[in-house]
This record gives sequence, C-alpha cells and structure tokens, in this order.
Amino acid sequence: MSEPVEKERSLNFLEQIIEEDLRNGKHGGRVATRFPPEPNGYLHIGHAKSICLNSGLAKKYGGTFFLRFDDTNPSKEETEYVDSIVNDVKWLSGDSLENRIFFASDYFGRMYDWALELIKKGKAYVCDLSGEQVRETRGTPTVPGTPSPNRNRSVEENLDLFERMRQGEFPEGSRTLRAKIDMGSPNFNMRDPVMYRIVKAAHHRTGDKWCVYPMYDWAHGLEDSIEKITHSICTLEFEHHRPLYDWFLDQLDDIFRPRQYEFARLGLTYTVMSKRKLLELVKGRFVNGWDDPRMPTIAGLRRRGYTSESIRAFCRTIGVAKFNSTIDLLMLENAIREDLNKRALRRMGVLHPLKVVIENYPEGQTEELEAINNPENEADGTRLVPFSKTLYIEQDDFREDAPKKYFRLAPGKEVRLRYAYYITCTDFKKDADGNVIEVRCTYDPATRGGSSPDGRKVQGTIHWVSVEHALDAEVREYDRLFTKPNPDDPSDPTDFKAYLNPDSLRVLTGCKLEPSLKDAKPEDRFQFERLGYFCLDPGSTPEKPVFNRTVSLRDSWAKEEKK
RNA sequence: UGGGGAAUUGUGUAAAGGCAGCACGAAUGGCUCUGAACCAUUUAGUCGGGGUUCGAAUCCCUGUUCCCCAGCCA
Repeated sequence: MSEPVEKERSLNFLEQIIEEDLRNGKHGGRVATRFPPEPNGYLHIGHAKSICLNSGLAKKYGGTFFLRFDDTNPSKEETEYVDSIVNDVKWLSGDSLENRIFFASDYFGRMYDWALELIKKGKAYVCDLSGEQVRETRGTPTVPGTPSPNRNRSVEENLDLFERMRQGEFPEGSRTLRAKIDMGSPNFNMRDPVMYRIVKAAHHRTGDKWCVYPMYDWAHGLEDSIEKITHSICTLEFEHHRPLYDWFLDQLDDIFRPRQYEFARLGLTYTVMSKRKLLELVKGRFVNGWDDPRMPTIAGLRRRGYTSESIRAFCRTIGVAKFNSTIDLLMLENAIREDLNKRALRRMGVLHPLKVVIENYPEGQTEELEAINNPENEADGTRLVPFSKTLYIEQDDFREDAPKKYFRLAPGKEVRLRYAYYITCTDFKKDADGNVIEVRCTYDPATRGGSSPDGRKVQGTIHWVSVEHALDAEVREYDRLFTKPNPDDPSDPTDFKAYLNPDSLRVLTGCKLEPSLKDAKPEDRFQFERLGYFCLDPGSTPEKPVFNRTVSLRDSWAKEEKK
C-alpha cells in the first residue's frame, strides 16, 4: 500500500491567492470579502455563486464577510430590492449579517471629499460635454479619443464648478466630473472616465440630499477601501476595469489598498440569468412574480423547496475559475436530490388517483400500518398510516396490457402495497371512453406489513392512500422554464421568450395525500414515495393545501420504456 | 484590423516540470418493501504545430478558437 501522496492541495485559484497572501503576511493575515449587489432586482442563482464564494472564503480563512449595497444610481434602485436581497443573502449564507450590512450611499460624503482631493491634485476636471459629445470624442479601439475642451481648467474653476454641480445649479446631464488619465489608452476605461454625473432623482436612502452621484469605477474601490476589504472579488467583465480601480486608489494618500480579482460568472443550461430578462418575465406575467418556483431567483428556488445547504453544495461542486462555462442543470438537481434524500420525510401521496377496491377486505374496517419516516435517518422514526377497503393508487401503476418488464399492477399480477399487503388484480372497470376507472383486487391477509411468510417475492411495490382518510390537495409540478438549452444565446436573433416551456407548470388538483400531511409546515421537506420531493407552498391554507414539487425522483423505468 | 482574458473526457473542475485525478452525466452489473437511494465496474480528455527537457497540461515560440470592452449602468 502506497501512502497517499501529498496531494491535498485542491485549492481554487482564489484560495491559492489568499494562502499566498497569508504566507506573505499581507494585511496582517486578515481576510475580508464582500458581496456588493446593486439593489435593482432580485438575486438569482448566479449571485448565489458569488455569495457562496465570498462568504465561504471569509469563513474558511477566519475572515469577515460583508453585504454591501452598491446603490450609486438612484434611478434604478428600490427599497423592495434591498429587503429581498438582505433576506436572500441571510438565508443562503446562513449568516445573520449582524452589523455587517453596508450601503455605498453612506459613503457619499467621503467619496465627495476624495474627489476634491483629486481635483486639487489636477487629476480630475469638470467637463461640459454632453453625453453624446463624450461618446463622439471617445474614439474607437484603434483611434484615440480627443481631449475634452475643458480638460485643462484650473483647479479653482474645477473646484467651483464641482461644488455648484453638487448644489444642484446645473441641469441633469449638463456636466460631469472626469478623471484626467489618458485619452489615447487602448483601454476605454482609462480615456478620462466619468466620476460623477448629475442625477436629479430621489435616492431610496439619501432622498434628495445629493444630485451628483459617483460612477461605479470611482465608487467601488473606495467602498472596498473604506471597509478594508482585502480581496475584492467580481466577475470577469470587470477585468479591464481593474487598471482604473487601481489608478483611483493610487491617486489618494493614506488609504487602505484592496485588490480586485475576477472569476467567471455562472452559466446554467435552460436558464435565463439576466436581470433585465427576468424582470421582463415578471412584468409580462409569464411567471407569477420574482419568487415563482420556476424562476432561477434565490426566492424562487427557496419557494420551490430548495434548501440553502443544497445551493451551497452546488456552488462548491461547480468550482470557480476564469473560464466562461455553462453548467448542466442536472448538477443543481443532483445537489438538491442528494440533500433531500438525507432529510426529507417519506410520505405517500397519489397525484393521479385511480380507485382500487380490495374485494376480500371487510367492509368498513380500518387498520393502521406502521411506515418508516425516513430510511436514511432512523431517528425520524415511524408513523401509522390508515388502510381500508377502498384505496387510491397512481394511474401509472396499473396497466391493462403490461409490457414485459413492467412490474406493477396488471390483470392477474400481484404487487405489494408499501407497508401494507400484497394484492392481486382480479378485474377492472372502464368508462365509456375506455379509461380505466376502477381496479378490483384481492389481498393476502398473511402479508400484513408488506412481507410474505412463505417468502414469495413480488417485483413491484406501489404507494397508496386510503380513500376515506385521504387529504385532498393541489400539487404543482414544475419543469424547466425554457425548452432551449441556452435561451440566452446572443447569436440567436429570436426573442428568448420564444423558448418558454408551455409545460413548465402543471397544476394537479384532486391529489390524494396521506392524512398526516395535513400538519405539514412550509419548512418541512417530503419525499412522496416513488414520485419526488415536495414541500408545502408558503401561500397555501389548511382548507386548500398546495404542495410544490421541488424535483422528481430519478425514474429509470421511464428511460427503459422510451427504448 | 486596438486592448484585456480564456482553452484539460459529454458537462464542469484539479494536477505550481514527475502516475492526467474528482464530481455530474452515460453504460453495465449488484442490492432493494421507493424501478429511488446505495454499492461495484466501465466509458471518455490536455485546442493545433514546432521547440527546451531524462521527463511538458504545466516552460518557450507559433497558429487557432471563444469571451469581454467604445453607458453620464453596475
């Protein structure tokens, strides 16, 4: 036996960077990360990757993790979004976030003072060009931009004009504060980027206190610096903003120096991840709100029955790198199945009821049979399930003409009712349209509990619910929202909504569930035997229970039958 | 045709010059009071071409492909 080689090092590139910084004693061994959303929409599974990454890194290295709202554009931001984001990040990270929620808008004063510092150093100027003129003078990838006519204004004039901008003296869009860097840079971000613009809109937190608002590039590094973030982690598209991020910080004296690192954002098959498009789905009523269980939002996944643990596990397994990848939705489904298999309580529920009469079972008799709550966890114990002469089984579980390898109920065949008895089909009835509406069976009293004293085996075990005891419920089955693996495909001119899956939501009424389910709470997780994982919808009432299907069980029979 | 990134089995992700590993998928078999889960086995990969080296996914040269950038959005 050879010893396992010293190959423990399966660190992602960010962990490698952090560990090297730790070895070098950078920041005194301190690690601080943050998740910096703009409150302009609900968080989705793509954000989950960033949240898990940032909070996970902080946890792993004994550091701190902040939630910071990058609320620098009042025209797009709302309090509703702030609330939902706080809720989602707390839920996902399992972190109370106490005293660790910040707002960029709280730093506006300091940012303004630093802007004055840049002006005084001759590194920033007030520009009178209109937005259109700025665009026209920015140049192209191969042609340098042309300098603003105001580029060489005196410090005094800049100071005066900037102060008057802040006072609200000038109309929106009439002037900007720009950094004086390099109009000939091949990196557009360095061609005298705008630091402040005039926006006369009420900010969701500061109201009308300000009418100049900092741009992302100017603000972000300062926010990180104020919070003493050591590792400022963002997505790949900000790579060419890094030189500017560094440039701004380089101009300021006595300021904490964070570093920016970039990783690839999450791509998921059959999933639209753009906030703009998700908003379109909500506004166009293609879904029932941001927390519609079909949405890839954190709120939607939560309502669908996903656990935060499973989403975190998913983020762990997909890893992090700088390659723009698209992860198969199966990975997410695997993560939730794996988690729910361990924790979900097993219950019986019939989604498409078919009546079964046990001919030789005494009329009016009821008995209670013991069923295991979760074979994966003995501590969950057992429960009693009522049994009687008339039952419901799943329509799928009876076939008039059974295929060769079908081992459920069919004329003359014997199956086991889970935790109950062996039954043998003797007859069945059809309605005028030829649909099977009732199955007649006999049971073997010696098989009580589900096993036969003579040792004879049955191939199939099916679930059931007693008619007179059944709980009536509505069940909602969800499928992928889109039919195309990548509805986001930019090379496809067709509107992404053309790929909406018409069958993404199936509402099943008249489902018959085991009576114990009437005490279900939304936080409970259930596996309906042989069907899938479900949870009580938070919006449902005792009078009208609604269950959401989180994910179905794998079904190798369906695959077999397709052949 | 400027600049910045990236490329490892079907999909992702490791290997810091030394056995190309892991997860998901797929296939096969086993087990089973869930056709689930679980267990076992198998499958399949270093973008191309040169070079350095005893030895290259890794270093050098070169080519290719993909992504991002011309908001007073973030």
